[in-house]
Parts: sequence; structure tokens; C-alpha cells
Amino acid sequence: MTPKINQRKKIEAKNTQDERRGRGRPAVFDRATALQEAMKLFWERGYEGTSFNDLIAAMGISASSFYNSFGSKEELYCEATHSFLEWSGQWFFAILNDPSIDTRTAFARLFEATAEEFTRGDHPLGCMISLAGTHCPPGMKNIRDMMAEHRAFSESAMAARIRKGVMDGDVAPDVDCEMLAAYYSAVARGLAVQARDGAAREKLSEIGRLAMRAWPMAKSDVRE
Amino acid sequence: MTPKINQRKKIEAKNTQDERRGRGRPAVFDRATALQEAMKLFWERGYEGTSFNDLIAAMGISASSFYNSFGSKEELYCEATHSFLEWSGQWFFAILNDPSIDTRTAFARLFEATAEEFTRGDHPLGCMISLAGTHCPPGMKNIRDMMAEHRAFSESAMAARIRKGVMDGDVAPDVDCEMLAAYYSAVARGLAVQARDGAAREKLSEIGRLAMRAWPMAKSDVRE
DNA sequence: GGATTTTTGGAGTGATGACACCAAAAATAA
DNA sequence: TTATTTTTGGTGTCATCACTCCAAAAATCC
Repeated sequence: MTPKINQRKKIEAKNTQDERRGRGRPAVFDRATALQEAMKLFWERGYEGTSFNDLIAAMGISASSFYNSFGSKEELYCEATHSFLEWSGQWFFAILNDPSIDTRTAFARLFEATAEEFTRGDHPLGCMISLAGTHCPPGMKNIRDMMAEHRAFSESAMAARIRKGVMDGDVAPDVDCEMLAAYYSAVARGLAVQARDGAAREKLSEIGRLAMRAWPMAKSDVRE
Repeated sequence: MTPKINQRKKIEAKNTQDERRGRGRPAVFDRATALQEAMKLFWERGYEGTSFNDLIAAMGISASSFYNSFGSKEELYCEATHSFLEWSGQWFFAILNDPSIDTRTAFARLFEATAEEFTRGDHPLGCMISLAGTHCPPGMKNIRDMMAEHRAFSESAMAARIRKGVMDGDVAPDVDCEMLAAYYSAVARGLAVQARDGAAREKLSEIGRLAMRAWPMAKSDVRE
């Protein structure tokens, strides 16, 4: 957990792959692919549940390559997390910020997409962030905090979208945007648990549809 | 993980405390209290995150007492889980089966109680079941399955309550009871994540209130 | 008090975890 | 080719984990 010596050396070695100094043997394995494999393992088993040996086996590299390229298990976990976020953020923000749909539709589509993404066969079920770090010993507080921050980030992105809806006029002005975002965030976490427990895609979709029934009446709906 | 010999001996020793044979030294520590302490630790840190040494320290017993009284870490976890369920099942089923309130009110009160129970100071935040065993290595599949079963159980209890509501006439007859239960189950899991991340009691309450807005129109509401 | 039965402290076990290090191999620039 | 730089396999290390065992202590019943 606590790096001792050679910290400088590791960092240098790690950066080397990006900014090669023109000499020396280049990497034999594909760093991005190895990272993807590590991500899937962490996603499936969590941080604690994934051992060093599991990782290097799945990544197809040796212990020293691991050490040279990724620094430590914890650093790799951070990288894998960011890799996941970059990937899931694509569909998440594409839908959330789609200018061609109103706020309510955006959230409805978000849950449709969530149901699909949480039950795909080409990667573990559910979400890598939603349930991570919720149980952890005192020594792993930094990981717990990191994951809580990621969760808070997506919740605040939802809140921002709802606030935009209020400005655009497609969300009632008296709506508590943060609270509505908290609610939909909670539903999304719940979907992650359901997915983990093997719920079918259609079940997740329907839960999302039910969750949308809590959407506040728009000003126009009230008037008409 | 795999007990080898002396299995018989352990079981006998374990039962001894309940059905004493009239001779020999009785237990020095309070088994129920020790179990409570173990429960809180598991609840806070999860199965993997709680070490043998953490356990015996918190329980105030020696390794051999642990071994004699509880068999193994896994058996203790099962016991702690059942202890939790017995305890949380009290308020859960008291509200769910309260004959003096209709179905919708029962669920609303369930979320009120959930918000309160998930944010109490005298035990860890959230729920011991909701998020447990969602990440685990292959060797812990039995624990994963056990927790998934517990989650499915509470979901089916909710479904049964809604079905009763349909029979009683306070829930619209065309409601998909299992799906509605799945939705509220998901919300409850989401509340557990929010609680873990430090959400205030009032925030959880409000999320529950929002979730109740998805409740299906009763027949009478539609008619009038 | 003595015999019996169980608990307890304390030391030990094999397995696994997460690194850490080094000498040899490999690939590039010159 | 040679010098240089980096990767890699293999081995070692230290801690922790979940148990395991045994002899001594303690509390009961007769």
C-alpha cells in the first residue's frame, strides 16, 4: 500500500510509453488492451476481490511488467476506473446533453440505455462505479472516497441537466433539481444491483419506465 | 475456506452453549453480544474487508473461542446476516403487514422508516444486505448467491403485499405487482448507496417521497 | 475436594497477497 | 555492430489471512 523507494523510477517508466525518448525496447504488450482486461476484472470482482496474480494473468504480463507499467494495484485501479468512466461517459453524456430532446426524454433514454449497457454480454453486468467501495476496511478509505466522488459527479451532472430544463422551460420551475437528480441517481444504483443479481434487460427497462412516472408535471401539462 | 478435520467436534462445541450438558465451564463471553459486534463489522466493511483478527478483536474473544463458538468466518457471516435480517425484518414486516393502512401508505411508511434506519448513529450506515456480495471472486460464489437470495426475498415480500393490495381493492387490478416490487426494491438499494455515501436522512426521505410518485393510480382515483 | 468437561491463551501452519529486485533479453539509434 | 535503454522472467520478501492445535485454566456436579 505504501510505496517505499524507486517511486521516481516507476513514474518515469510509466510515462515512457507515451513520450518515448527514442531509444530502448518498446512495449511488447498492448497497454490499452491490458488495461481493458484489468478493468473488466475489477468491474466483476471489485478492488479487494481482484488479486495481483489474477490481474497479471488476465493482462498477460509479468509481475515486473505490471510494476513497470502501472505502478501499483491501486494506481491501476484508478486508471481502470477512468477508462471505464471515459467509456460509459460517452453514452451517458451523449444522451444527457442531446440538444434534440427535452429533459424528460433525456432521462427516459438514459434509463433505456442503462438497461441495455448493464446487461451486455461483452463485459460484466451492471456498473463499475455504482457499487464500488461501499464496503471497505479503514486502509482503503481513499478508494471509497474516490468512488463516492464519481457517484456524486454523475448525480451533479443529472442535476445540471434538470436545471437546464428549467431554464429551457421544459421542467417546472419549482422543481428541486438536486433532489430529483438524487432520486434518479438512486434508481440507477438500484438498477446496478438488480443487474448484478441477474435481472433481465426488460426488467431493468421497465423499472426505468416506472421511475419516469415520478417525473414532475411540466408547466404546460398543468395548464392544459 | 474448507474445514478439514474436527468438523464434528466444532458442531458439538457450538451447540453446547444452547443445550448445556450440565457439566464443564460455561461460556465467559456473551455470545449474542459478540455476534452483534461481528455483524456491525461485516455490515461496515463487508465480508472480504473484515479480517479474522478484526473480528476476534471486536468480539473480545480469542481465536480458539471464535473457532469453538462460531465454526468459521463464513458460518459467522451467515449467522450475522440472519441476525441482521431478524432485526431489520421487524420494522420491515411490521410496516409491510400493518393491517390498518392501505398498500400505498405501507410503501410510503416503508421508505420513511428506511430513511431513518439507514442513517442511525448506533450502527453502520445503509443496509447490510443491499450491497453485499455484489463484487466477489469465484471462490465466494456461495456468499454472493446467499445475499442475492436475501434481496430476492424482500422483493418478493413487497410483491406479495402489492398483490394483497390488488385483492383488497386499493391497488389497480392491472398493476404488474412483481415489476412494481422490483422498482421499489431497486429504489431501496439505491437508498443504501446514497446512505453509504453520507446522504442526510432528509435527502433519503425525499427520494422515497419522489419514488412514491410512481405509484400506480388506484381504480377509484381513475374513476373519480 | 475431586473428577469431568469445556474454554482459553498462545504459538504455529500453509497459503496467498502485493510487491521488490536483478540479471538477461530485446529492440532501437547511431 | 555497438551502445543504450527498456522490458521481462524468475526468484525472493515480508506481511496478512484464516485457521489449527495443545496444554493449562476454570467452572460445574457429585
